[in-house]
Amino acid sequence: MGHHCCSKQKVKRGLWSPEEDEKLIRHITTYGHGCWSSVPKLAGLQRCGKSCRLRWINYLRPDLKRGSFNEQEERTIIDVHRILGNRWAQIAKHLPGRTDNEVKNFWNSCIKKKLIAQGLDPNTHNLLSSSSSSSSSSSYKPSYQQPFTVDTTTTAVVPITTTATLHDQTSLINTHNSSLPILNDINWASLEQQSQQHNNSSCLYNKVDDDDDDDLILHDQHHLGTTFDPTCHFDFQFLDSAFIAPQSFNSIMDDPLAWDIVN
DNA sequence: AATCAGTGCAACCGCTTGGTT
DNA sequence: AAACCAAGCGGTTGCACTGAT
Repeated sequence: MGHHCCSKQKVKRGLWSPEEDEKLIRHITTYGHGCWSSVPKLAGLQRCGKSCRLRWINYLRPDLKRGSFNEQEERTIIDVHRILGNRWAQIAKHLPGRTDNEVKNFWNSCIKKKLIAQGLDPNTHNLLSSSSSSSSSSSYKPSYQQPFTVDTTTTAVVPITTTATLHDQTSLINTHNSSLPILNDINWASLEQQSQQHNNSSCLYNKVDDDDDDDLILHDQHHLGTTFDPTCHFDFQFLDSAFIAPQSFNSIMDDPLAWDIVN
């Protein structure tokens, strides 16, 4: 059973030979890939277009960073995974030069085991059980101990080294965009209450950090998400598309009734 | 030296999404 | 609105490699 895209012709499968790689590189660097289904024929390869695309994206692209993941990359994967789950392509966007396949393999072969060894559920990132968690020698600390921001417009991951208050953290954000609103007047108790009354949209309500209260994760339908702690202690912020635009933030703040409490 | 089990990674498969006709 | 197609995505598989026996 072959791909629908290549069922008519005989195609080679399995590992790519250096000669095939060479042909694909030469073709794409000269002409670009254009329509992938036409690449094999034009490049003189007996592969299907899908296979060529995968080979180029995951292995031959010149901007790929090869080699093992460093500690910062590992931390980023864990932190973003905690918010997004198994959305490998989205996670990989925060790791320049890494592919979704690479991130997925690294997660399945390495990170998952580390988390389990620490007594953490790799799916939920919560403790597997309160009693059996053995102290681990790993250096990884959950992100609430080292907050960061992710700005996908620059694919930069910006560590925040202080445990600033919401007001302080907002000041930090405002250094990126001076028109952003100051947030220290937010009535978190009121937001929480309103959120709990309306189960019709896309707000997640999760525990994020390790103190006694709960944290609020807000998501709009464009995947813009921010996480706040109701005590106004800012812990984590993740943005899928850009830094918070003032209008986006205001629309969330102005319309908490559109939120949904998932958990 | 041979065999076996475990591991990591490249590649495949099937499904979804988005664009076009 | 429906059909078709290409691209993208995540789960899974297969195989090469390595270390233990």
